[in-house]
Amino acid sequence: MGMPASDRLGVDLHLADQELMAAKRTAVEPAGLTVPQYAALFVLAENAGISGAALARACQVTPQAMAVLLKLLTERGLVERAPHRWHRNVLETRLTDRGRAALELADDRAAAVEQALSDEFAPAEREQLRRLLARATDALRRAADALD
Amino acid sequence: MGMPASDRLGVDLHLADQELMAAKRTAVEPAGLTVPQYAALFVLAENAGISGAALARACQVTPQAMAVLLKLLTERGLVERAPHRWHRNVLETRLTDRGRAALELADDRAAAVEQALSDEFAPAEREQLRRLLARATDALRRAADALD
DNA sequence: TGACAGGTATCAAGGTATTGATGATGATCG
DNA sequence: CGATCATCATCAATACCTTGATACCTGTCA
Repeated sequence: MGMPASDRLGVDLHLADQELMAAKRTAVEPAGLTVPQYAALFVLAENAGISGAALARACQVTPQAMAVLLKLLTERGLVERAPHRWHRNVLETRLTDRGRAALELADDRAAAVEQALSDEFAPAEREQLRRLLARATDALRRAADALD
Repeated sequence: MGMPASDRLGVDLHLADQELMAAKRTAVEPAGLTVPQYAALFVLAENAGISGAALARACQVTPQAMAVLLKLLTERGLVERAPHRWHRNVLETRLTDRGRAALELADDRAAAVEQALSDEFAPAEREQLRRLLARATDALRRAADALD
C-alpha cells in the first residue's frame, strides 16, 4: 500500500475525534441525550423558531438526518414544531421547558469536557492547534474537490 | 450555556475530522467501498486470517459493527471467512483477489488525500500537530474517565 | 473432573448518516 | 400571468454505530 498507516496524519486526527465523541457521549448520556441531539438542542437554544433545514446546516448534517432526530425529540417532548404563519411549508422548531432542562443538564458536563481539553494546553498552544486544524480542514476540502 | 461555541476547541477538531471523512469518502467511493469498509480491508491486507473481533479492535469499533461490515464484504466476494482449524468458533478472514483489487484502487486515492494533508504542513508543523493531537486524545480520555 | 474466565460470534433494538426521489410552497423574472 | 428556481419537508433504501443479551468453545485452576 502507498503509505504506512503510522505516517498518516489523518489517523491521529480521527483518533482524537473518536476520543472527543466518546467523552461527549458519556457527558451527555445522563441527560438522556445523544451527541447529535445535544448539538441540535444547543443550536436551538439560541435560534428559536429556526427551520429544520437551517438547523441541519448549522449542525453540519443533511436535512433528512435532522428530520429523523427532530421526530424523536418531538415525541419525547423536548422540542415543539408548528407551521410558520406565512410560509406554511416551514415548521418552526422551539425548545420546550423539558428540552431546556435536558440541555442544561447535558451542557454542564459537556462544557466540563471542553474545559478539560482547553486546560491541557497553554493559550499559545491552543491557538496553534486551532490554526493547524483550520489549515488541515482547508487542505482536505481542496483535496476532496481536486479528487472530483 | 456555559461556554460559547466559538471557544470550544472540540468544534474545530470535529470540523476537521468531518472534512477528513468526507474527503476519504469521495476518495474511496469509486472502488465501491465506504470508509469503514476500506479501513477493514486495509488492516486485513497485512493481517491475513485475523478474527472478526481482533479486526474490530484494530479498527476501533465494536465486534458487532465489524460483523455487519464483514457480512456485506463477504456477500460481495471481497473477503472470505472460514472456520479456524482448532478454534472452531473463530472465523478466519482473508482478502480475496477482488478484495485486494478494490483495496488498491481505493488506497491510491486515499493515500492522495493523506498526501495532500501532509503537504499542507512543513515537517516541523506536522510533528507539532501530531503531538498536540496526541495530548488532546490523552486529555479527553482522562476527562471521560473522570466523568464516570 | 468440574466450574469459570476469556475470546468469539450473533440476535435485537435504538439512533445517525448517506443518496436519491418526490411534492408543496413562495419569490423572481420574462 | 405563468414558468422557473430555491427552499423546505418527507419517504425510501442503504450503511454504520452503539449497548445489551445470549451462546459456544477453549484453556485454566481448584
